Amino acid sequence: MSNTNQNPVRVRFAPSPTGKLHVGGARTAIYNWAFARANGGTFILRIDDTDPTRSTEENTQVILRAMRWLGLDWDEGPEAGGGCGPYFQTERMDLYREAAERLVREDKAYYCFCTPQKLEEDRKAAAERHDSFQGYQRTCRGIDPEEAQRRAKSGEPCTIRIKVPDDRGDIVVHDAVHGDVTFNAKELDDFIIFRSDGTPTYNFATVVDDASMGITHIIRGDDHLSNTPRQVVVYEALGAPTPTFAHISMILGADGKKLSKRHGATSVEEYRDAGYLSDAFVNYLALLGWAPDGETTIVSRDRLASEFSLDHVSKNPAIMDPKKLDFINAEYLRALSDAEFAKDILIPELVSAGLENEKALRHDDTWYELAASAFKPRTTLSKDVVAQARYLYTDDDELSYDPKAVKRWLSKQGAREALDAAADALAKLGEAQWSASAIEGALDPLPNALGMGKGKVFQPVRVAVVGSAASPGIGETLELLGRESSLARIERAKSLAA
RNA sequence: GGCCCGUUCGUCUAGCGGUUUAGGACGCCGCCCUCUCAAGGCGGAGAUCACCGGUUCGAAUCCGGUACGGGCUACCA
Repeated sequence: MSNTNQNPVRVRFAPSPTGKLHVGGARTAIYNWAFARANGGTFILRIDDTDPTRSTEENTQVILRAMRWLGLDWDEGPEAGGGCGPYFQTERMDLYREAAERLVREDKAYYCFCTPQKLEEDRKAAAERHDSFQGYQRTCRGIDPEEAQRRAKSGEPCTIRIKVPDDRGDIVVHDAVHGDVTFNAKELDDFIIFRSDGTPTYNFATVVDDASMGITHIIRGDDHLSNTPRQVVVYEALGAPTPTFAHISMILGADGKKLSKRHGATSVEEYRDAGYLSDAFVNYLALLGWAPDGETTIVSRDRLASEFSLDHVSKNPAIMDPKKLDFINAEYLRALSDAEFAKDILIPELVSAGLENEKALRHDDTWYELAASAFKPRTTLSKDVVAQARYLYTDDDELSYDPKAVKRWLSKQGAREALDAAADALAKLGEAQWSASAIEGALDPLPNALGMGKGKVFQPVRVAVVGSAASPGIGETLELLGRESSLARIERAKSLAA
């Protein structure tokens, strides 16, 4: 759907700091950001912290950190400033109060003195008589404005309710992903816009902010779709133009239920900590509900920022598939050059695993790049390199052997012979000649010479040196380990060989 | 109860009335490569397009209903 607004695009992501940024919110943020970038618009971050009991400063910080990790830079908002601030709802209370009072003055809203008990009774009664309308009965709509004003001033507890115009008829929400969605205004009740404690409700504060910030497109979760006609009523009461909406579906867990802790990681930082790359994570989430075509699996941040559009956003809820996320992450890892992989992935992981000291690395760049090229195609998550590199950081006499590998390769007939021959051949290579290609050159003739299959020769050597039956090519595996350790380990393994 | 939304391979999706024997990706299976494990290459299985009716010469595509799932209906957001 095209932008029906003539104004420059302004979108916002407005999380409530009542918890961490979860994957659904992250995708909403990505879509807002991408839509702004693709349209040369402005991306605003606003913190909707009107619920004082659940909002925390810490959560706000977590959200900002997650946004930065995702690489979603905002043009206006906390720390960025901007002409429509402040960007925390708690700092905009005066605006809401003024707006609400103005609506009361203009007869578009009114004071309601009904107690929660009375409202509850009305609701029950409506349910019992199977009334199709079970909302507010508009009890206080008829109170004389002056009297209401007086009672409110005198301190009588009251809320402020919006007056849904009797003759409003159908409210059509223009939604970029769902098309036009029609609601009948008669089904809306005169909902509360201001609580008795003097704070605004969500449906009011949001609209006041979105209107005053000039938001042109509201991209948010589709749990808000049903609330949208209420918000339209507020826009109209305020005399503000209604923006275009885009309600995006939810992200669900593998069982098709709402994503929760049961499903494993739900917050952005859990994925960050698990070792996912920001680019890969954004790529995966972006394509979970948006498809530029039927083919694309890998989509860069730049492409998102130039091509994203609302008309390829899907309407149905998406189930999070960790396997595909893993695949995409591995793709991004493989796309790194050896030097980048060494510097950004390998070394930091080794450092955080305590195997290397970043101030005093044990090897030179060439070595790390060789390790990078060996491990890269075998790495799904960054931290996978640690397990692969472990044999390189173990003392020769402390290397532990996988019992299965020993049984399969070392205690077999001929293993001892293979180790002897390999040791002899390798010993002939000097320190200076110790390279993957030279090692392979030395080892290659052995199977023929011994009359054994290649596996029978190479696998015992591999197990002797690595401790397990899987590793990169034998040449690289040995080159990385170094001549001295390689020979020592082969020697040591002879005692295990048949 | 009322209102609203959704429903294409296990999963994410392409599809906007004929070019569809419904395409791609992940996952799964097989083969190739190969010293192992990956990566890579090639191939395969996998969807009566939720169901039922209608419109049409022709429907996954348009319309109606049903079922199932979800949301809203709060002095939560």
